[in-house]
Formats: sequence, C-alpha cells, structure tokens
Amino acid sequence: MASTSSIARRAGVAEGTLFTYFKSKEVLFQELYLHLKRSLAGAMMSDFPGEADYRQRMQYVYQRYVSWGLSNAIERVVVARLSASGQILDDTRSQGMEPFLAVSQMMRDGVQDGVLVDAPISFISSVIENICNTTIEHVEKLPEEAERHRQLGFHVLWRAITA
Amino acid sequence: MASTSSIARRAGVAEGTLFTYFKSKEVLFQELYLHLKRSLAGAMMSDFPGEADYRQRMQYVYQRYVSWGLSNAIERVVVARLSASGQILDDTRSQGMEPFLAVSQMMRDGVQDGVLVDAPISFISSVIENICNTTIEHVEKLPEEAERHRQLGFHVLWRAITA
Amino acid sequence: MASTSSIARRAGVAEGTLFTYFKSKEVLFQELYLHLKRSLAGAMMSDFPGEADYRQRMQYVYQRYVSWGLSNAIERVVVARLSASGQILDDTRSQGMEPFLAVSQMMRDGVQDGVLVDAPISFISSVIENICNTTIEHVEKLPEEAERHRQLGFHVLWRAITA
Amino acid sequence: MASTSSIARRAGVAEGTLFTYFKSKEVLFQELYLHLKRSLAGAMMSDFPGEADYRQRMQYVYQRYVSWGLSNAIERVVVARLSASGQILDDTRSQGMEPFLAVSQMMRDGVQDGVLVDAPISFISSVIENICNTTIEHVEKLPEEAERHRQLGFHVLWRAITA
DNA sequence: GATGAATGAGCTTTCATTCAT
DNA sequence: CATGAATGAAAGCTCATTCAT
Repeated sequence: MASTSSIARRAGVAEGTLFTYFKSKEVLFQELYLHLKRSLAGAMMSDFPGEADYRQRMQYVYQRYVSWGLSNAIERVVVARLSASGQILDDTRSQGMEPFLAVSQMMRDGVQDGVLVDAPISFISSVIENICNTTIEHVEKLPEEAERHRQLGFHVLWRAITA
Repeated sequence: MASTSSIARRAGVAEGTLFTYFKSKEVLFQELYLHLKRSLAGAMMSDFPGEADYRQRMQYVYQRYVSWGLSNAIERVVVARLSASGQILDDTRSQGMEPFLAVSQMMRDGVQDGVLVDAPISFISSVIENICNTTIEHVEKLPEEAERHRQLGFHVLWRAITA
Repeated sequence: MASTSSIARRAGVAEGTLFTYFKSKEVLFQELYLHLKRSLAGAMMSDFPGEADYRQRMQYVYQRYVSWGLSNAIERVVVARLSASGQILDDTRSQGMEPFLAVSQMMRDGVQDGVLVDAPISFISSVIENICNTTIEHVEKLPEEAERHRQLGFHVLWRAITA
Repeated sequence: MASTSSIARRAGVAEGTLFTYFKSKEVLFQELYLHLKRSLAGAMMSDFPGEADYRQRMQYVYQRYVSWGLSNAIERVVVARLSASGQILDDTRSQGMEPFLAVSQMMRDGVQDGVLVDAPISFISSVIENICNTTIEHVEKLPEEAERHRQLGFHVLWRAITA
C-alpha cells in the first residue's frame, strides 16, 4: 500500500506535515475517499437536468461519470482501490454516498414510476457504477473506440436497469 | 494488507513454512489468486450444459457463480481484494481467465448469433461478473430475500447483455 | 556476522536510524570500510616527510600504521574482518586504496631507484600491511615488549622489501 | 556467511544429514578448519627434508604451501575466511597449529642457531604465512608470471626472516 | 543412518508516527 | 505551522536445527 512518505512526496509536503492535517493514515484515507467521492459527485451533479426525463437524466449522470473517470484516471483507480481495500469505515462509506442523494432520489422515483426495474436502490447503483467503470476501462484501453464504447455502455446500462 | 504472519496463522502453519511453499509473498498471492479463480471456475463449469440454449447456459453459469460466492464468502472477498489490490501481475490475470474459456466461447457465439449484445467479450464478462457480485452482496446482506434477489440479478443480467 | 541491531546498539542509535543513513547493510559496510581506510590513511599520511630518504619515509609510514592500529584496536579488527569477509565490493576496495597513493608512488620510485625489491607494488604493499598487522598483534598480546617488537617489525619489514 | 543448506548441497548430502555428523554449525566450522589445516600440513610436511639446511627446508615448506594454495584455491580462501571470521575458537586455533610442530621446531632451532631473526616463533610464522598467501594471490592473478613470483616470494621471505 | 519438510527465532528492512527545531 | 531526522514496532524473509519418516 502507498506509504505515508510516498503520499507526502506526491502531495508536495514534508512527511511530518501530513500528520498536522490528519491524525493518522486511517483518517487520511477516509478523508481522501470522501474527497474523491465528492469530486466525482461534483462532476456528475453540476447542471444536473432535474427536469429532463429519466433516460436523459440517467444518460447525463452516466456521461459525466465516464468523463470524470477518463479525466481523473488515477483518482478513479485510487477510489476503487480504497473502496476494495477494507480500509474504508462503514461510516465513511455512508458519508460518501450523501452527495449522490439526488441520483438516489431519481432512481427511487424511477422505480416508483415503473420506469426502472423493481430492485433495491443499492442494487441499481452498483450496477450503474460497475458499468460506468467497465466502460471507462475499455475506453482507456482502446481510446480509438471511445465513442462506440460510451454508447455501448449506456445502451447496456439502460437495458440493465429499466423495467 | 494481510501480513505473512497472519496468513500463516490462518493457514495453521509456521511463518517460515509459507516460504518453503512460496518463494515470496508476491508469488503466494499470484498462486492464491489462481487457486481461487480455478475453484470458482470448477464450480461454474462442472456439468455445464453445453447443449442448452444461451439463456439456460447463462443462467447456469450465473447461478453457479452466485452459489459459489455465497458458500465461499471469504474466498470471494479475497479474490476481489486481490484483484483490486494492484498486486496481481498481468500474466497471472491472464492465466486466471483460462479456466473460463468455455464461457468466453459461449459469449463469442452468442454475439455472433445475434443473441448477445455486440460488445467485446471482456466487456460482457465484466458486466456479468459485477452483477453476480452485486447479487451475492445483496443476498448476503438480506438472506431472507435471497430467492427474489437471485431472480432479480439474472433478470438484470440477461437484459444487460442481450441484444 | 554483526547484526544490524547490534550495530545500531553500538552506534547508539535506533535500528531504523541506520537505514536513514545507509540504504542497506551492504552499503553500510562499504562506507564503513572506506571510512576506516581513510582514517588509517589520514593517520599515516599527515606530515608525511616527502623529502626524507626511503628508509625514513618507510619507517614513518610503518610507525604511523602501527600506532593507528594500537590506538584503534577495534577499528583495525573491523577492517580486517570486513576485508576478509567477501562483502567488500571490488570497487570499494579500489576506492580504499586511493588515499594511499603517495605511499604507492614512493614504492614505485623505490623500485625504480633500485632501493626496493623488484616486485609488483601490490606485492610490496601486502607484505608491508601484513608485517604491520603482525607487529600490532604482538604488541597487543605482549605490551611490555612493545618497543622491541616495533623495532623488530620494522627490521623485518625493511629487510623484506629492500633489494 | 555460508548457510547450512548451501554447505549440505555442496557436500552432496541432505540438510539434516550434516547434523548427524556435527552437533552444530559451530562445531562443523571448527572441524572444517582443522581438516583444512591438516590438509595443508599434510601437503607441507610429507617428505619434509629434515636433514637439509635451513634455507632448503624453509624453501621446501614455502613451495609446498604455495603449491597447496594454488591447487586448493577454494580451500585456502575458506581457511582464510574462517580464520578471520571470529568463529574459530582459541582452542581450535591451537589444535590447528599442532600438525606444524616440526616447522615450529625448525624455526626455534634457526633462531637459536642465529640463522633466523631473533623474533617470536609466532611472529616468524605469521610473516611466512602472509608472504605465502600474498605470493599465491599474485600467481593466481597473473599465472603467466607464476615462476617469477614464486621465486620473488621466497626471496622476500628469506630476507624477511633471516638474521 | 539419511532425509527434507517444518519450525520459530532472529535477521534485514520498511514505515507510521513523533518531536525538536 | 512546517519540517524531516529519529524512532521502534512490525513487516517479509532466512536459516540453523529438529524429527517423523
């Protein structure tokens, strides 16, 4: 795992300085996770077309997620790795979901309205997140197919989560 | 990350013993990854109904994956964590795919036959894997909804990957 | 061989501290060797009577070597042990000879002038070094015979290396 | 330092087998040291011309030492390394000298008779041993000068130790 | 007696954290 | 506050030794 000295180096501060901002490495990780989640949320939610139909809103969210992941490749890998590392506390994970409340709400409505599949929101969210990540990885590996894969990704996503 | 001493303890052997079997922790991880992948593949591929239609074959694979994940909770988390850890070498990852060749082939055929969505096999595989894992996690969290979620999972999966 | 923990203890620092100064134990050994060689060279070469005759210059070098070895007993044993340990890299060994260039030059001249035996400089150097060490060891074992043995040592040395 | 497993491998026996012959590695080293010393002594002392004059006897000893060292390069390095390693017990070192008693006696006589320099036997022995080793190393490095260096070695040796 | 897998103490090295500057 | 040298606990790994076969 990344050592504090490598983190400090990359952050351009002295090793000791990290600990004036974060009580411990564990805390640093929680805050980094939240920071990245908020960064993603910020990218996804700005100018969110609250009035558009479900498909358009979902596509907006999808495209913003993919764009963020492509422009923030390292950040995306870092969240993924942090998320899978077993180092993120449950509480942190919950907090990390908060900025996505508008999306959750949309999904809840979509289920209610019978547009989206009748599944738990957490289920639908996971599916979306995974398809977005899969798409990003494919675009990264084959940039010349970017547009095709982005369309494919949304096509699959929309089929997956609609009733 | 799991320390060699904790690994040894859990394996019920002395710390030094690990290194008579694996040259280094890195090698241990590669072999553990492969072992678990093969275990999953074994569970998925035994009695694979090669002659059934796509939907049935896919469902077979799906159900076996989910069952394996539920009966091997720790193993599943370990593969996931290993896989996301950045410790698995590309070569190992390739080897880990080999036992799933029959599934890959089925997907290739399905795409060819116009049954499955026209996407790269790696894309379809990822989607399947992710939906299986999402399903498993939901069943684990809410065992009383197991059956419903298993059906839901396959429903979403089939919609996601079909043309 | 001396463990890093024993080295750290003797140096009066924490074990980890060693590795802030030396990348590895191997590097530590190279630098220690060079340090000790330079210490010896410093003792031998300061106020070196460059103008005196061969015998006087050689005696100067001899006496300084022996004095250094007697006042730095541990250091002398350490260089000897390091040197024989197979841990000193060829490059390090070469560097260790540099501070003694003036002595080498004197020997080269002495051979040229027919004062010293017609032998490779490395041969003469080894003989000198060995006789010095033998003398030191005898003085250490029998301090009351110090003066006699020092004279004996030089007598033997001078006979050994002169034509 | 050489591990027991490497020693066993080189000896062509299983690792455990070493310990049926030697109680511990320390004991193994003492016995190896003695074995090598005896091998050298055997080479030096067989057909020792007890009746020849001092110079001839010394030359015999010298030539046999050098020849042994050249034919048993590894063994010579091993004794040297063992000897300098701090692992040879005083008692072992004493025992290692026993097979050379005839040489010691010759030196004692030589001193008595005024042929050899009036120095402790241990001093003379060290000088001889060191010059032999220096000679061997030079012959090894420059085999085409073997004969010249062997003669040179003895010339220096004889000058060094004679009165 | 010979074997080599298993052991755990001890090795070298890393690293999160502290603290004097 | 910011720094980075110093720390020592803990990591990964080695190896002398044991012992069931």
